Amino acid sequence: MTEHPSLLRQAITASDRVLYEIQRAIVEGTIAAGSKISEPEFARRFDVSRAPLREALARLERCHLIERTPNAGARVVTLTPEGLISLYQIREELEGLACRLAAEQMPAQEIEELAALLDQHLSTQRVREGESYYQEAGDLDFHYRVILGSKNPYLINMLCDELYYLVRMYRVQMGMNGPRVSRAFDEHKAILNAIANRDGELADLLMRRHISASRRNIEQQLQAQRT
Amino acid sequence: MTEHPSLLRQAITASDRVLYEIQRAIVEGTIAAGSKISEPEFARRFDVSRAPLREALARLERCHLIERTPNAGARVVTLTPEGLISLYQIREELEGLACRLAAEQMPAQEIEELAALLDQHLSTQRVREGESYYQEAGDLDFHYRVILGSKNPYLINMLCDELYYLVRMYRVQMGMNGPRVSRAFDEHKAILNAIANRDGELADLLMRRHISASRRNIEQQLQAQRT
DNA sequence: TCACCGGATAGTGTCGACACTTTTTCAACA
DNA sequence: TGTTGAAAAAGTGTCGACACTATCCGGTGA
Repeated sequence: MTEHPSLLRQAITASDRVLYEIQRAIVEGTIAAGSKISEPEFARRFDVSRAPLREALARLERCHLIERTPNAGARVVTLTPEGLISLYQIREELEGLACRLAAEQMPAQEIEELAALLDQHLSTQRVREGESYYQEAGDLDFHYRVILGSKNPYLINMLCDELYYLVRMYRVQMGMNGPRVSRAFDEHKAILNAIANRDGELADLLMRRHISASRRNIEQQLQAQRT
Repeated sequence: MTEHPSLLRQAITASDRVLYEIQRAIVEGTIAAGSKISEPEFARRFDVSRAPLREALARLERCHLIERTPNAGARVVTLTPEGLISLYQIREELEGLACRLAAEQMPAQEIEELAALLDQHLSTQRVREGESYYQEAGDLDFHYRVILGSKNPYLINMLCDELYYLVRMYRVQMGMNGPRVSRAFDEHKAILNAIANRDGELADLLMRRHISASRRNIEQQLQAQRT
C-alpha cells in the first residue's frame, strides 16, 4: 500500500510512538529532570515490550535528553547554567552557519513562505500579547525553516534532531516569558531581510546576535529563579 | 569488583564490541560504502544475536556511517563531494569554536602535553617521510586534544563521537597522501602557539584556515581520482 | 557506632521465536 | 516480449524469558 505521495511519511513503529511520548514528557517536565528511568516500569507504562523502549532510549540519548551508563541504566538530564551556555555556544556557531548557507541556498519560494510566516506571527502576536508559549513555537518554527534552508543535511540533523529538543527543554522548564517577544520578532525580520538580499555575512552576524540575546535572556530568568 | 581507578573504563558489552568492529570495517572500506546491511547476516558474521547488533546499528547511524529506513533496513553511507563539503563546513565552525574555547579553558598541563605531542609528531614524521597513515592518526590526535580542551561536553560529543568517524572514512577511502603533511604540521604548531598565548580569536581563525586547507586538499584528491 | 561483607532484589544485556512488512520471484496475460 | 499480480522468500519490528550485573539491606566483627 502506498502512502499519500505528497507526505511520504515514514512508517510509524511502536518505538517511534514511545519516543515521541517520552520526548514530550521530558521536555515539558512531566518526567522530572534528573530522575531515573527504569526499563521495566516504562515498558509497562507505555504498554510496549522492552525492545522498542530501548530503541527509544537510544534515540533519547542521541538528542541529549537522557544519559545512559552501561549496566546501570538511564537518567533524565539535569539542567544547569553551564549546560545552557555550552548548548548556546554551539547554537551560535551552527545557526550562524545555517543562516549564511540559507542566504546562499534557500529557494526564492521558501523565502516567501518564511516572510508569510513572520507576517502571521506578527498578527497572532498582537492578539496574544504577553502569552509566551505561542511565540516559543513560532520562534522555533522560524529557526527550523532557516536551518532547513541551509540544505546541509548534517547541519539539519544536528540542529533539528539532536539539539532542539534540549533547547526546548531549557526554555519550557525555565518558564520563558518577559518582554523579549517583540524584540525577537524584529530580529527575525532583520534576519529574513538579510537572507532575502542574499547577504550571507550579515545574516550570519544577525543570527549569532539573536541567539546570543536569547541566551542572555534565559540566563537572566535563571538568575531570577535562583533568588 | 572495582576497575583500575585511573582508567574507570566502562563495561564493554557485546554490542560495544560489534560496534567497534563494524565501525572500523566501514571506515576502512572493508564493508563497502553504499552496501546493504542485513541484520541476520551480520548477526551471524559477528556471532551475536540481533539485539546487540541493532543496538550497534543505532549507534552507527548516530555517527552517520549508516542510514536506516523503517522496515527497509540499513545501508552504509555513500561518499560524495557534496557530503564532504557539508561535513567540512560544520567542522570549520565547530572546531573553530573548540579552538577558541581551548585557548580560554585548556589547563596549562594539557597544553604542555599537546606541545610534547607535536614534538613527537615532528620526529616521527621525519622518520616516516611520505607515509601518510601515521600523519593521519597524528592529525586526528591533535584535533582530538584541542576539542577535549574546549571542555564543552556537547561539542566534544558531536565532534569526537558523531562526526570524526565519517571524517576518517572520507580521508581513508580517498587515500590521503601528498605534500600536505609538513604544512599541516606547521599549522598545528601555529594553532598551539595561539592556544598557549590564550589568544582565542587567533586560535579560532587559524583552526578554520587549517580545516579549510584540509578540505581543499581532499577535494583535489577527489578531483584527481575522478579523471 | 561504624565499616565491611554476603545474600536478596531489582535491573540491564542478550537470546530465540513470532508477527508483520518489504522485496523478490515467477507465472499468467496482453 | 514486456507487464501485471500474487505467492514466496527474506528482512525488520516486537515479544517474553533468561543470564549476568549493580544496588540495596541486614548482619557480623572490630
